Amino acid sequence: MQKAERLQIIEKIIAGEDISSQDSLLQRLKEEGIECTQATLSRNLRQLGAGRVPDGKGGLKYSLPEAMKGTYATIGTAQILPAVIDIVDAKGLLVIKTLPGNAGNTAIYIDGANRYEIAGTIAGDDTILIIPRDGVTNQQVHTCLEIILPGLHDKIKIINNS
Amino acid sequence: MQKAERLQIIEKIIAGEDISSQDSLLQRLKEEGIECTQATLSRNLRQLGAGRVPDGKGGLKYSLPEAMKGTYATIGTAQILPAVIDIVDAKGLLVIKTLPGNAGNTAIYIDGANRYEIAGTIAGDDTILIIPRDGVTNQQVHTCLEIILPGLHDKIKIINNS
DNA sequence: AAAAAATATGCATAATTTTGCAGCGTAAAT
DNA sequence: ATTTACGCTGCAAAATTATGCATATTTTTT
Repeated sequence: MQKAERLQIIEKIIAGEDISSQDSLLQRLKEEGIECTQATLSRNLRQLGAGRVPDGKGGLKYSLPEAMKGTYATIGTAQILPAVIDIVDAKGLLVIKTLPGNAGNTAIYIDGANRYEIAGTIAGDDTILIIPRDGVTNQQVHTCLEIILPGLHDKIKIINNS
Repeated sequence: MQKAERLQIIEKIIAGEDISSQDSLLQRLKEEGIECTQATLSRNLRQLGAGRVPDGKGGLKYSLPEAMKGTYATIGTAQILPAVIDIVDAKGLLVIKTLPGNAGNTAIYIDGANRYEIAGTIAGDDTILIIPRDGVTNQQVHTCLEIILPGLHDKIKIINNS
């Protein structure tokens, strides 16, 4: 199961480069050490919400939905980030501590990102439980959280039990 | 020359409906009285910047770039709209009068829409000259301006020489 | 007004993407 | 331990889109 990793790398590549076809993406992935077929890419790209759009130079390129490109990340981040106190890995799950009363909003925000890596969240008053999808490593969830809330890991101290 | 009209109708259709393929768009255009081939649609869609992206329901649909979808229209409209005083058709061109000092901003805003119908604009202090592309009717430019600045034509009185 | 140039379009075909299906591996249930 | 269920993947075919080329249409030049 390397799907989660593949999705993250695909996301990184098409966010940073102009990829004009699934075949060329296939090539780039090979350079990153990921192998799969073009058919799989077709399915993965749909899952990421990525589409093939004009690149403004007469050609085409793959592009992530606005929601994932930072527009999303910059809208509510300012209110969410300060409420997060710390993140603890526990039993393959992650527990996020927030300021009192902020767990709900923060969880909604995380849910809104619709990340593949996260199976679901449960929020109390100041605590959020993040349940990673099977086969997803904690490291991948951390990467994913950093994507949802840029600056998160720089700002807070991560207590790691593992 | 019905390209300008076709582009506008394509834009209207894919903005309002979920169109999943060029063939079905071809069909819808026929219903609107426009005939062309799939090859032409492929080229026109690229010109509009429209791409085929996941629709969130497991399927695909054509989608306009953010800049054209109203996100754009709603961001700066509030500041631009009030500055427009009137619009006059003259010699196949359009002249927009604004409050003193506002022509520049308004023109930049209009240019930013990158509309096919508009070849270019020239702005003074309180006057903007809009030069329609050849083959585009004044009516089409008005439609286009209404798309860029929703509410424009409701708000101001249009003085029409034609 | 005729010729030349530029733009737009259709046709046929190439290129690319999507999908049905079968096989695999993992996890849950019996 | 065997069976059942479920998600992921590759393969090959089907569907869809992009493009080269020739032609038609419009615009500009002469």
